[in-house]
Amino acid sequence: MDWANVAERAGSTPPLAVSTVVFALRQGTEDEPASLRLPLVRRDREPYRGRWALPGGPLRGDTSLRTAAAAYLEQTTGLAPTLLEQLYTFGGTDRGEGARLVSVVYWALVRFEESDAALVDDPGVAWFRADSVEVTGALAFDHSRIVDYALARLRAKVAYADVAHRLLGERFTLAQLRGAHEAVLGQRLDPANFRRTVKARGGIEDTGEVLTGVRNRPPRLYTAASHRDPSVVPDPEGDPT
Amino acid sequence: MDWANVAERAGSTPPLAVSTVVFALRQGTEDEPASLRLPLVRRDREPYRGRWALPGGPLRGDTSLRTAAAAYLEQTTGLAPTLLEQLYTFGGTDRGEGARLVSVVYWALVRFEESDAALVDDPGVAWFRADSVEVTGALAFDHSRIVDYALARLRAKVAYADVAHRLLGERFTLAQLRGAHEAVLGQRLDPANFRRTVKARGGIEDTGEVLTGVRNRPPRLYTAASHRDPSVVPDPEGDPT
DNA sequence: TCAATAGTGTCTATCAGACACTATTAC
DNA sequence: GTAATAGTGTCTGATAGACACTATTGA
Repeated sequence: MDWANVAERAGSTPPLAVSTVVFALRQGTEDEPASLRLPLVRRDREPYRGRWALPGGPLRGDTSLRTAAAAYLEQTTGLAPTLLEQLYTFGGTDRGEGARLVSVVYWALVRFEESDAALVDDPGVAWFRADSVEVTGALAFDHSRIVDYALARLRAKVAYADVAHRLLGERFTLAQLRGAHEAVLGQRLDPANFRRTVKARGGIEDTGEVLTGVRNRPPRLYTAASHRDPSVVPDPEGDPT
Repeated sequence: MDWANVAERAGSTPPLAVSTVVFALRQGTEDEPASLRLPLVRRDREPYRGRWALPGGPLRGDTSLRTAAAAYLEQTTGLAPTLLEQLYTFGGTDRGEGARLVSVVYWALVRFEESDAALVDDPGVAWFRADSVEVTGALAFDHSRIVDYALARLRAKVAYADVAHRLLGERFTLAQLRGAHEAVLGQRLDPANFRRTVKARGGIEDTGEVLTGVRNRPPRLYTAASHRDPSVVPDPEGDPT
């Protein structure tokens, strides 16, 4: 009701940070399927010194939330996100030791494999399986819970929106796209049914090319079609790409 | 990466405010159907003095975001929300005149009709149709866009989750529940199909009672069933009710 | 030839929309 | 009785899962 003088009270407002849950696809081997990974940063200060945490930091100056999230992401992984959406803002009073903090958290998808060279070489950064972050020892603050929530949201979204291709390169086979879905969902999908549903959704286009050099029938290569899905409510401050 | 000293930099972080888009159901008359309404507050300070704005204000001290949203809601409407979820955090650098501001916005459903007496008597508060806020003259800041986004999210959610009953009282008929859905969606629904789908979802329970005094066959009264829908990802900091 | 994956076709159960039909009240 | 809404039943078209089947490559 009375918030006109918000600016003057800046000092009385809790500090604000931006973090990002970054998902990437780790290529599968012959035996094990592809898996979803995420980068964490080792904290070198108190509180939670030495524990793994989400990449992020304070929101400075006059940068937008989204820009800040992308900047911290680039700093720690050297990658530009192919998808960056706001996840949730955590502002509880019991988020862990240390001062009161409000965190605006984003989630991102990046392309991993083809640009290993771009990854920063920093012993303070490591990649972990997204489906078992708690196994790696407790994360700093409430970050374990945040990762779980991000994964739940990603799993829900992958079921109705065309986002999985953003874990892959420009051109991809349907098997690769299915592998991405399987890695996100953590379960096998029927190849025939997957093909049918994903083609019916209209999110992919046949390039006419095929992938050669495999020891079986060469699969077709597809691209993501630029189409607006009316059933998806877009991120209001998201990049309109 | 380096966010350990967020607390010490508190002063460098933009101010933080909490606002809420509150939805209520305005009972329909014989001619026109029920409609979705929301309360707005007239600003009495610059910037945007005299314009209508969402109820809200700065986030003070050590209250959680959710608690702050509920408090501002109660101040302006005198009502307690039956549903309160986080909507989005707006932190762009071009949100309107005045200083830089980050707004964590919630959306809420309240019960309107039965407690008219509880509504605050303040000329600075008025209720508007949710589907045509822009008609009422431009709102302050980017609040028109926020209302549009909240309505889009509510419409999406009402299609797959049992939330519409939170606009009604403890007991309700299927026609009332359908009227709530129709008010949210802005379109008519087939009574027979609505009955079938909503009963199949399992979100309602037959109380065994009927509503008498109507000039037709008396309808049964239902209550919201307390059941967890596994297809809905819950608000991570939401009230576990 | 065989192994392996790509890709097609089909059956079935489920579900949403359309809509005809019956039931029960006030008047 | 009539008007009006409550509530049931049924048909149809779209869709997802299960799975049999054909196609095309490397070795």
